Amino acid sequence: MKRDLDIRVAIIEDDETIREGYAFLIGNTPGYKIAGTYPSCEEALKKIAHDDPDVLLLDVELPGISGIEALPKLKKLLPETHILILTVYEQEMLIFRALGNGAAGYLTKNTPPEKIVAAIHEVMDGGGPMSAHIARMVISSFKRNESTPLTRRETEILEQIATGKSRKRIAEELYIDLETVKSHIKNIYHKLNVHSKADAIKAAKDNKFI
Amino acid sequence: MKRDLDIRVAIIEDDETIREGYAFLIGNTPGYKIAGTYPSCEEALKKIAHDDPDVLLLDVELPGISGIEALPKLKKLLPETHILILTVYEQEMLIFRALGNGAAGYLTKNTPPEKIVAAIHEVMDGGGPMSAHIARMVISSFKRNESTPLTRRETEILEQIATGKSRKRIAEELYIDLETVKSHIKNIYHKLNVHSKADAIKAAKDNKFI
DNA sequence: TGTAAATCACCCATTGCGGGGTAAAAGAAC
DNA sequence: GTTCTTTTACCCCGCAATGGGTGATTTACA
Repeated sequence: MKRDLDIRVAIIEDDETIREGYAFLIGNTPGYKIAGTYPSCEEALKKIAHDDPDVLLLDVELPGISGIEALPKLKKLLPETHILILTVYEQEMLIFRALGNGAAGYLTKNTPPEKIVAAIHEVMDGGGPMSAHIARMVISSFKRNESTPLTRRETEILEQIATGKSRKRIAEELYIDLETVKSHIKNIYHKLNVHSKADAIKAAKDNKFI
Repeated sequence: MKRDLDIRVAIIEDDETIREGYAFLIGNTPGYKIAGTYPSCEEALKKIAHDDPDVLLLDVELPGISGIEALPKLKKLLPETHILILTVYEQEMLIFRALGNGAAGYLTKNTPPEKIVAAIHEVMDGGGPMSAHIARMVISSFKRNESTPLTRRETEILEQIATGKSRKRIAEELYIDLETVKSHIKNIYHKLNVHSKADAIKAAKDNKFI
């Protein structure tokens, strides 16, 4: 083994007080060491590949390139590094964009220091640390709407339509007649008050019917 | 206020030792009380509405009706109850089906007792408790594949196709010519080695290109 | 014994889809 | 400053899919 066993942590955060606070906290915790701290993504992109952290704490609201925008570039520079988002923002859009771009966890800034250290350990251990409220939002995004107006079969067919399959193919795969599929689709359109595939899919997704 | 402030917890679990173990643990923790314990979903569906728990610990592998199958019915009986899945299984399919059916959290059975109690508190507090490995899988499900063969525009157009929109409508919304959209689609099909909308969408979703 | 769900039928006109080839213009990278 | 990629646009062709109208039968559940 070429290097010691400490977990190497880097921080990108524009507020110096916060940045140095975290660095002090983590640097003084046994088993952890600071690999680098940067006030901006521009700075980080220049030096971070050399500093080679195991875990990166990333703020999303930064001057210049935002943390979210920099995520793909950082992931490319550091494919093995676990990136933890650390922010005050809890908008769905930001969360899902961050997770879609490779973030391994999402913490809000009111997280107590010991939980941040625990989250770093957790992500190294194959976990996906999230603040409570974030986790709830993530879980909610999976939840279907139980009061759908669509029947079982209608829901099933609309799901198939949403995969891009033609009515003919859907009929074959469900072992029913093409005319039956057409009937179901007409009923779906009436119930959702739409007149096209695209509008039906949108209405159903917006309402979590599919 | 009609009832005391203790958090009312119910448990559905077929193994008596485990069930009584959890009940003992939770019942003896200040602030918590056991509202009911049931060895099967059939039993629970009969009595649980009367017991009216705040949180329900639900096993997925049960004799008779499985926990997952019973989820929609339980949710209907107890719309306000937070349901926590407690299981040894970590298959993606089970996890996403449970969350889609209204589970508010997902714990594995190797979770230490004090963490189970913490999870009950967390879910009452608006959180979404998950075991570390589960959380990682949930987060991974959002992650895009960064090594896509598709260009930015191609990805954008394939996403639009996946919403069910016609080529004409896509062209209008992106302010480009219909012929341009057709060109992009041809390129997408070549790159993904497919010959239809449905196959392109499937290939792209399977590989997390969209 | 009704009511809802799922099934199948035949009508119509319009639009969309997949595949062939070609190529100019704008950006990014070296 | 030239090369490579990306994005844009145009022509051809024929088959398949879509949206909508109306009506009828069977199955299942309460």
